[in-house]
Amino acid sequence: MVVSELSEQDVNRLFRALADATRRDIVRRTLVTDISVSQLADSYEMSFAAVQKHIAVLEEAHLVTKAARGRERMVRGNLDRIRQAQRLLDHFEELWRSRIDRLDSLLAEDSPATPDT
Amino acid sequence: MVVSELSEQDVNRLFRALADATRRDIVRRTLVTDISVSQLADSYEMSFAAVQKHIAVLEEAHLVTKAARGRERMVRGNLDRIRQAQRLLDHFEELWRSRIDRLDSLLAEDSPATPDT
DNA sequence: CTCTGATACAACCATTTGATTGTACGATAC
DNA sequence: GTATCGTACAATCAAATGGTTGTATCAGAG
Repeated sequence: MVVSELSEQDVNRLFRALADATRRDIVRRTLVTDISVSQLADSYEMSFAAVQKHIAVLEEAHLVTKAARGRERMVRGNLDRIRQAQRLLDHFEELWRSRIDRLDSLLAEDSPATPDT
Repeated sequence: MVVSELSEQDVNRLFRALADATRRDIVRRTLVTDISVSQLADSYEMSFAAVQKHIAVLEEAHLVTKAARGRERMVRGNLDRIRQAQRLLDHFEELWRSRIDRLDSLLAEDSPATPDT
């Protein structure tokens, strides 16, 4: 399994790519079925080039990949990146839990497991 | 339980707020311990006002809350929003699974459970 | 070969973002 | 009361974002 830590830049690009409704919609649709760039472009109330740019942003964030098929480029959603995003959020949850743990140990004893603060 | 659907705008703000390393760090730290605005500001290589703005972005995304304590404002991370973000990502995963399901039924029978497409 | 459909990409523009400095104000210390 | 600490907020600015149109390229149809 490729663990490959994401750089801060990568994480920035990942969340930023998700911070747009059109891009989220593209990800959803391409997770279900491969769709060509022009098919996607037809779906939105903006120019072809604008949709192309959104796809480019998603590609840089590795949320989608493109593969040539004839003269078309088929766009495919990449679930792995979604999962990496989930793992990032999981880490926040763990941090929060540590707060609770420390509170618990404070309540449990008078000299808890806080070594050398 | 408060389900309260997030609007597209809310989701945009949520992911955008997470798309910055300084802001992610603030969320992490304030999930573990309440910290004042000035304490946070001391930690980063930027002006007080810049940190204040980052906190404002996080507040608008409801990723942190502020509470007055004397003349300080204590910042506290809000795990619920993190969890809402996770749920949003879960939904992507479910969509992806539907693709697999459809593939499976295609492989299983010749006239599968695709009713009236 | 020529026409056309699908894509790529450059140039441009308005708006937003991320940072700065400076000013004002409320709460606490003295 | 006065000084000062912590915060808020306005004005400003460079860079990034999100959109546009126009031009070029590339693969397949006729």
